[in-house]
Amino acid sequence: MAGMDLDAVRTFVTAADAGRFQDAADDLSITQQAVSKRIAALERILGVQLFTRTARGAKLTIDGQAFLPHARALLRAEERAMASVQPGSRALRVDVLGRRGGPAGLLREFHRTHPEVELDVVTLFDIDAAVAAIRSGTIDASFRAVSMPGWRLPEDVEAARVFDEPLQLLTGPAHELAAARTVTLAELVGHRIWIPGAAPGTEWAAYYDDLTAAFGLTIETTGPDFGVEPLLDTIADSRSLATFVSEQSRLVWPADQGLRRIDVRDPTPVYPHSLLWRRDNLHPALAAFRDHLRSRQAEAEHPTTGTWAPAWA
Amino acid sequence: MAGMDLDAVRTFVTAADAGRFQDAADDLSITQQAVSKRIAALERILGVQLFTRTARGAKLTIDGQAFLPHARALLRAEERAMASVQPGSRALRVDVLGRRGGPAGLLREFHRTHPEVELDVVTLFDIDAAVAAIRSGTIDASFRAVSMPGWRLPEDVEAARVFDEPLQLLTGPAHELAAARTVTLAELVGHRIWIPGAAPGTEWAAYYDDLTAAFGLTIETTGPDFGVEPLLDTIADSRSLATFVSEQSRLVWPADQGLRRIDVRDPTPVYPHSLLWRRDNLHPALAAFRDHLRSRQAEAEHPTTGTWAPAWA
DNA sequence: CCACCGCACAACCAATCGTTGTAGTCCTAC
DNA sequence: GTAGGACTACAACGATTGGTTGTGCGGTGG
Repeated sequence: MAGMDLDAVRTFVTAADAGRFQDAADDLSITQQAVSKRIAALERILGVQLFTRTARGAKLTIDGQAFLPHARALLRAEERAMASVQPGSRALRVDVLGRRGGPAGLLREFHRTHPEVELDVVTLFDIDAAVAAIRSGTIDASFRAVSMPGWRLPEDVEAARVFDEPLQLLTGPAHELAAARTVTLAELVGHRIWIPGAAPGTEWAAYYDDLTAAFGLTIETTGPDFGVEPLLDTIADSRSLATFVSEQSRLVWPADQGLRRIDVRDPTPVYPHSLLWRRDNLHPALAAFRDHLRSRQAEAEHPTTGTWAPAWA
Repeated sequence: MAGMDLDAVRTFVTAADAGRFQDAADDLSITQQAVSKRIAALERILGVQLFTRTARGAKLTIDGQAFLPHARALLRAEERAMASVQPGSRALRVDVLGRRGGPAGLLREFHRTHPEVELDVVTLFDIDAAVAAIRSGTIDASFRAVSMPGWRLPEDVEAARVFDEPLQLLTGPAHELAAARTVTLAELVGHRIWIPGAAPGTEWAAYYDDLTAAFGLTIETTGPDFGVEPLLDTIADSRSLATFVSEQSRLVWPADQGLRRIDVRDPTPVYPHSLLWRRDNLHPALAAFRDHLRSRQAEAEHPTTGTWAPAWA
């Protein structure tokens, strides 16, 4: 429908720089006639004239001048897109679980303080997929809870605990605990807590299994994961169902749902995020990222008393 | 050479969102086989696999996840490029003389304080071309010195003096005046001042003609305009040749040329920039831009004593 | 185990793209 | 004024691309 041809855009930029179709044709190793055709096609698509053809070459029209920087931006975007999948000299590729949790916030923070570092964010299924991708070099780092009981990290992969993320309870307005400012884990015994999307076998599910066992909670991890919206809808309407969300998660929900975040105490369950990377990964941005995480951790000494994390963490 | 196809990129994004090639094909009104072909071609060009094909649809690979935001950025860039030449709902299009002078600085400043306003910057030949473009609606506003002697603005075009830009003298290290902190216009009598690029008939040339006549200077406007670099080279090597540059111009030159900027006094010649626009232009950004210029002018009361501008300004 | 669902491959056809050859236009020099 | 040079547009042809229909293959679920 739109169908702008990037080769035509490239030809346009080259011709604008050269000032003559023939020179642009030489640059691109095609004939002058092909340049003429490409630019004519681009003009037809855009519906405006880009060049005024004179006997001494081709000069940009006003529309051509206005289009030129956008054309350059388009080609730069193409460059970046190509580079994003080229092995070597590509952006730092980090695996995080979702875009709303604490680790994603750390990534955003790193991006703010180091805007020159190109970042690509991906999400893998579980820690096994993440470790495999790290070992193969497909990704450079991963935020994961490491590890499950009886799980061992391979020799060539290193891990550092970087962030303990407190969990809060999320309830609807009609829930028994909706009015509470804080609740204790003991008070949650017998309540139904729903964690969809924690597929069995993942480290995420292992975390909740451990939490369940340690405090006798009733956590339901069954049911297909239809995304976050239906989950919130269900929570909002339920008197008995609640869910855990991380303190830093930036969920957005309609104001009229009346959802409540409630702090959990004695202890506060925290999710133990570690950064995983391959020992011999020499990506320069990886070192900078680890430095950033270290310094951030040093300045924000979280209290570890009164919190709970799995024994295997 | 590179040759990424935007239709293929669009198909990739659609398929990634849909999760199934068939659904993407329906969205794009092509067949599933065409989607398969386009994505296979894109994967061949990029050299990586973007989807894992399963019996329940197509899921993004890690590379596909990394590529996806870049693909979206590419399509957005295409949108903006298309919009930049579409009449109606397009960016505010302003004509300024070059990217380094004071008016260009005003535009940058406006862009900083109003980042939501899309701006396109073009450069027209002279004030006649600018007025014609303003009347036809091809551009929305123009920074020009208005007007030359005996020149009258059309009824439907309005102008407001927005910025008087002081000129400085630029000399090489070997020039007689190189050591001076300031010079008077009277001291410049007899010196050769070179202003290439001020083509006869332009308001720029008229300004220098007036300056010449008023103070008996020897200004050379002859010679072809080879751009700014050869000019600077010539100035740097000359004992007798100098040129005028605007105070705010952001010329960059090699440090080893040793060029000097020297203030001019008694009086300081200023170039009288006006903003021109069509009275019935309703572009919302135009009003915002004029407001910005007005407020900026109010807060930065430049002294008008001791300066010189042409009588017709 | 079988039926179904979803993607890939093959063959065919149409449209596009790049090439060569040529015509038209503007500028300049004699 | 006219001839020549420089530059782009148009025409015709061949090669390549891209879309369609028809079919095959593999994983999934009952």
